[in-house]
Amino acid sequence: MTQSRTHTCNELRLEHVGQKVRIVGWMENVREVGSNFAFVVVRDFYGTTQVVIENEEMMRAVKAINKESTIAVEGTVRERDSKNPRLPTGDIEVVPEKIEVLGRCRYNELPFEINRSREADETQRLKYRYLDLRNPAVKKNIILRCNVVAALRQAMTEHGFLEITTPILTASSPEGARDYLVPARKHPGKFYALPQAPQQFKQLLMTSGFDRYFQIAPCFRDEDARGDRSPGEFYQLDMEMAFATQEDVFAVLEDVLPPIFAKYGTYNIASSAPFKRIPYLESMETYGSDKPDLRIDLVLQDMTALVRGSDFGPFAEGNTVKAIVVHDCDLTRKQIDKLCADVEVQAGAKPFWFRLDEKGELAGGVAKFLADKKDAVVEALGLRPGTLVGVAAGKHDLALKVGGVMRRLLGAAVPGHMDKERYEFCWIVDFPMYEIGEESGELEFCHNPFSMPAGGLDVLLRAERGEIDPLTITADQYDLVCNGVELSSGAVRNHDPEIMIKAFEMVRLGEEDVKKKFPAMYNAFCYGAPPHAGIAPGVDRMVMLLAGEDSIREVIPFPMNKNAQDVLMGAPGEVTQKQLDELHIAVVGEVEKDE
RNA sequence: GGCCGGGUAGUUCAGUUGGUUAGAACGCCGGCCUGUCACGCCGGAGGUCGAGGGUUCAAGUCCCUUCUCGGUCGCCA
Repeated sequence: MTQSRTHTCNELRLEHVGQKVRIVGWMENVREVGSNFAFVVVRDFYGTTQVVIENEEMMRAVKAINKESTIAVEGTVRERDSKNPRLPTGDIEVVPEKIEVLGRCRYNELPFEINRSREADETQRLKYRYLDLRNPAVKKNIILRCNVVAALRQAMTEHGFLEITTPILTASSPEGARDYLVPARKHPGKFYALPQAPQQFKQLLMTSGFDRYFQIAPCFRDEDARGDRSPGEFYQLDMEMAFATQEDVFAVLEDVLPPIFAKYGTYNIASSAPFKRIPYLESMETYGSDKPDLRIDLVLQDMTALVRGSDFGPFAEGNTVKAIVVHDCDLTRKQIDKLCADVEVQAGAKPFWFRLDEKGELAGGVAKFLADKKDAVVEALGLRPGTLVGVAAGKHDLALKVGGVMRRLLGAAVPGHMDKERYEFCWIVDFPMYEIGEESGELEFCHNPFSMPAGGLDVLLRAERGEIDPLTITADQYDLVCNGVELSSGAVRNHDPEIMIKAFEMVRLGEEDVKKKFPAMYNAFCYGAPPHAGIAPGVDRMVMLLAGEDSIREVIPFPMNKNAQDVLMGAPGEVTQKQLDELHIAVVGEVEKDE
């Protein structure tokens, strides 16, 4: 036989019985059930096939091979005596005439068992990622990622978007996250930067007259990791549309995403257009978060006025107090304490609670501080017996944050308050344009300075004349949120140099600053720019949601660890003195010597 | 950088108030087994208890220092 293989390991069925075949793959397991009688499982990308060993010659051959070696088996397909209905190839087996080793596994003990690699230590998994990925359960997420990316490309293309690649070596941008810098050999002391996003390039493309742009874009940010945030690099479905409004952007994503989520997701239900729209301030007050999980039916109610005069520190004048009313709650005291402890870890402050017990009495937690206003509390919050009330109290922002975390944990912990098996999208809109900076105490941009202020130049001028409070100015900026995960930020861009300068003047900057910080974009906009808008949903996060994974590393082929190290390749690593010299870099400390 | 949790056999973990020779499962090695499919049964090897220091008659266990991994906050226009 000269073919590499005649069939894959997921192909043979009863109809192939009697055929001579050659299959190739990894020797996954050997089940020895008698002297000179054994079953060998061969695994390839597509599945597994059983090979039956029935004579001394074949047994000797198999026993000489370590598991996880790659082998080729030539033999005849036979119907099994005892079939396995759980396997697609469970009706047949291959009776070998020849078993050949293609790639020997030199070790008889592996760092972990392939089919249980998900239970292994994560550092071991990452160090031996090529073995980890042999596990079909791990491989599945990468395949999902490929399918989702392909579907996104197809859908965007069908909507008239062109995929255009933008530079990876570019200029450092003065705002936002920390940049990854690349020393320029030909320009001592100067650096390229890896892009945090193709933001400025896509806006330049708009100025050039490309009407609809998209890209599965690699983005680089030197910031610390989280469970849902990969350190270093990640991918965005970056898109931008010329002569477009917020509505145009919403319409595209409301059309593109739900079918892909419903098709590829763990859950097959996704919100249909239009997605719910929630103003930023309302989202903070109602859900205690700018990325609410709408699968949870709980909301924050304000009880600041209700508790006024209570003899309890956190209820003091000047603090905000929020209540989360959980009807039909049967959490035990122990479970409530655990939940409160978890909230404190995630939000940085303790939450409180009380309940209206089965007898209709206020009980537990902070109940004694409310005893004298029981009727008012019961009525205002709409309490009925068997109800738990989570309470978040403190400075306004902190109370909202604690309430938001508590809402999320209560929704997950108390049965009946979360419709989990669906994808619930929403838009968070009307973000404030400006805020008072915590350190400076002065007006600063709240998000990014590229967004168009709602109302344009006029509203900025009125703020300048003192007719309106600059803090009330909102930006035409929006976030896309799904199941409590922020998928994306986007905006109608500020394409008008005059408005741009005015927006910067509000924060005590001016034309020179705009020119200095964003020279290419500012200049380009001076040559006639179209109004444009865009957004950039995170690909890794989308796939994570679809795969139902809690860690973003499960959907990245070769992830870095929490400390931005690639333990497989050994990055970051040392380089030679010669390389450093060429780059005009002096390193403090030990450097590997040239040979 | 702060806080919380972890690091014990190749792997995943247990290990009580400090007290005999540090255990289990899986894996590995040897033996038995002709229909297994997480095969089964019998036997065996395998340990710097992350590292360093301290307290003690005695430390995996208590104290200090340190390394490391994860979660979380800061951070992520």
